[in-house]
Amino acid sequence: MPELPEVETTRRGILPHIVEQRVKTLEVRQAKLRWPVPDSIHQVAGKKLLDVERRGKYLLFRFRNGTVIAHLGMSGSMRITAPDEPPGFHDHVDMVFSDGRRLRYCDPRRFGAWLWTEEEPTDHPLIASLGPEPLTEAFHATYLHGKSRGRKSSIKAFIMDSHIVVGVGNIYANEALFMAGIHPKRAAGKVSAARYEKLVQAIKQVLADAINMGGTTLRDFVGGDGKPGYFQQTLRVYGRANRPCRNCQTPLKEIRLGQRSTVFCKLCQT
DNA sequence: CCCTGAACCTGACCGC
DNA sequence: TGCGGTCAGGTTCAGG
Repeated sequence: MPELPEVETTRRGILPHIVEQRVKTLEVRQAKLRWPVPDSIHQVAGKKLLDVERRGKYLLFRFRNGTVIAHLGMSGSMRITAPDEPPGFHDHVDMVFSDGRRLRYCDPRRFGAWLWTEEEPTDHPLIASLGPEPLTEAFHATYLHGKSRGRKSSIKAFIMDSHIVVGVGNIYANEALFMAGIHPKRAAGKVSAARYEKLVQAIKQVLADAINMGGTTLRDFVGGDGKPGYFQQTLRVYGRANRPCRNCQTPLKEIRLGQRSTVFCKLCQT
């Protein structure tokens, strides 16, 4: 259920339980994920987990001589389980630590991934071509405006392209465009520098707020149900088709853009 | 290089 | 109750 805030929430939730712990084994009950889980991944056995990092929506489990690159896809989640808790039908992978605790990966749709690389993850093909992190200073209006020149695709598809900027999924693309007052179908190349300024601020704010909210649901994350945090926050447009715009009361419109549900206010967004 | 649509999968929900 | 269609938080890949 991951947008970037969920992935970051997951990272923060699992990290303190497993960092510095030694991996006993990796149990793969279902290897058919986005890509087949490679046999080489079993090299983690016996290694100490040094850190869990995040790049975009990828989670990077760092070991001395390699990295597990994991992705939650559309429906993936991770939690820490007790040694004796039996896996459910969609619990495809366990990273088992020497103290018996397990990092358990559940992913009904299997769009996620578990990969192993011995190169620096920044050099891995999936990671190397990614755009900047939205919550860093590397992501700013000048950058986005520059990248957009000459682009005819919609602004929504543009900001959801991980090669432009990582971590802006469908929900937050809708939200950020509403906050910035930009019509989702507008050509990316025709958005002014001033509006990119607003858009960048909106993206940063909506993601940062969601991470903070995720943090509140995170408190019982380990033992809890792993319910996504963003349904508990007040979304401005996503999931609110035909309901009144929070600015002007006009019923929000829903269209399909790149096979994705797109909700906006036809008066407030131009 | 840029853009669009298909593909990967399961489960929930809706209307008949 | 069952069946078919639609939709869901992502991302790569093929093809124009």
